[in-house]
Amino acid sequence: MMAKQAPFPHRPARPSIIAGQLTELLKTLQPGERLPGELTLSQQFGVSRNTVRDALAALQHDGAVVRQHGQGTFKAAARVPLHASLNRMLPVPELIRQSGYTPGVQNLILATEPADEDTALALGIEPGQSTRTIEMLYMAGEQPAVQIRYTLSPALLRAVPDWADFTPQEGVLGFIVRHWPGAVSHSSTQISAVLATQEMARPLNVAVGAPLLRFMTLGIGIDGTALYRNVSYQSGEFLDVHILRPV
Amino acid sequence: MMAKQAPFPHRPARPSIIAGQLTELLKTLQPGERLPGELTLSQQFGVSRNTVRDALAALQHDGAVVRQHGQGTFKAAARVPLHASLNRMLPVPELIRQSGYTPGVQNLILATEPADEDTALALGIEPGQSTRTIEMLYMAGEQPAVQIRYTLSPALLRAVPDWADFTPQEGVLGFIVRHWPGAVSHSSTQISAVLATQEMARPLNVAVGAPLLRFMTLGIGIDGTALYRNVSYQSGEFLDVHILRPV
DNA sequence: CAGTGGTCTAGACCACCGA
DNA sequence: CGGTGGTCTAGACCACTGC
Repeated sequence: MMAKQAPFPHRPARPSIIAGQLTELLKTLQPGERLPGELTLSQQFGVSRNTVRDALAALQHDGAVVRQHGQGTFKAAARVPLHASLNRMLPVPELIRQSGYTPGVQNLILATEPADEDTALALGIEPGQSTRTIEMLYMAGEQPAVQIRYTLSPALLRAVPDWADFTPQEGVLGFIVRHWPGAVSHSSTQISAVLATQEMARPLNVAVGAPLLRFMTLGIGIDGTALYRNVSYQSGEFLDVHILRPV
Repeated sequence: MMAKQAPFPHRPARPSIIAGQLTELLKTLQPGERLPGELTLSQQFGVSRNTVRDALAALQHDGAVVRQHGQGTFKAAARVPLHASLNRMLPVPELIRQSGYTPGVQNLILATEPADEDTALALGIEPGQSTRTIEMLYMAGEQPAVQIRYTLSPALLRAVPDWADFTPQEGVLGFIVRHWPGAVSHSSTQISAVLATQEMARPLNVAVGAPLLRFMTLGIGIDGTALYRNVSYQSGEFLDVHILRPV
């Protein structure tokens, strides 16, 4: 016991600090090499074993280390390259950045429209209720990467009514998080494949009839209600989208 | 202190037991209704607050409850329906079952082939090394759902040499986990959209040129090496694949 | 057997919320 | 202010591994 806290309040959570330091340590190790034991690490960093374990669990989660019961923790043999990961919600520009491209935007369209039946069902509102739509084309460098169309729920518009200073560069998710921190909980994305129609083909610079990835995402608020829906199309050529998942 | 353990060793981890009991409790609540506080729950279940928190975190993770700092834990307003979720690694038949269909198999082909350059690179082996391939067509009820082709690494074949009692019904992942528990750590899946070629179109019962989802998955072992690779094609019509992800 | 990671506990302090 | 969830600690016991 005697749970003395650190002299300063811990803004960046302790485990993530430790994880950072462990990442540095990992750079000095060969793949397959063993790390010090949890007890040793906890003494070295001056934190409890639980905190070290949290840090190691995070590193294990994204494949940086490998842990085996009676043996130890080892630097992973081959780290899976995580280009654009679907494991966490990320604003689209951030996704493009993680893929190694410079994000850009074209054809931004904002409008206020009544919800059609499909959207209303997804958002849990009445058809015809007024919604804000945002449509844009994200670029990866010079190349069009993602065509995306958001529909914002009335609830979201009530909470964040002023979209005057919205910039596509931070993305819709980024904007919401900045104006209403803690509002978004998670998202549910459905994936499908479609053929490019004329109106998608032009902006995305692909042939009509080319195969496109379609993502239909529902943004869920902390109270469990739908905050927004978006439908995006991409050729997949520029965003190499990955999912990393545990057994 | 005084960390008295339960009278019996805890095979199913305590938090998951608690999570199950909490799920029962949730059924008696209305959406939005508050759960008892963590302290109360920990006393009720006779476990520590940390254990209750682990259970609640799990429920929160799949969207069953919503937690707000100074306020409490609430039953989620609308639970996201999780058909076939890509959040964890699952054998394909299990995925089909979760979508509400009865899984079946057709056209099982096993062969031993030298690795082509592409596969060798993915598996981290030399081109031409001998690999086992498994190719099959999974059915969702009467309808063809997923065409999938596995390539097993030599390392996996050394560890699990006997595939005589492999049944497609349990899936390749299921078979590996049964024969070599703890061997698989996670997987990395890359998603793309393609047009059905003649050879895919026939078994999947779609038109040539129809849009198909293509999943390229690399199975990673606990030591970080690649255990298998698979490429699967599906029309997406029968497997409504979802990803749930946190902010 | 000693050392490792895996699990759980009891308790402390913190930050946040509503009355 | 009291109650809530969020964080971290110190320490116990367990299960697994290799010597």
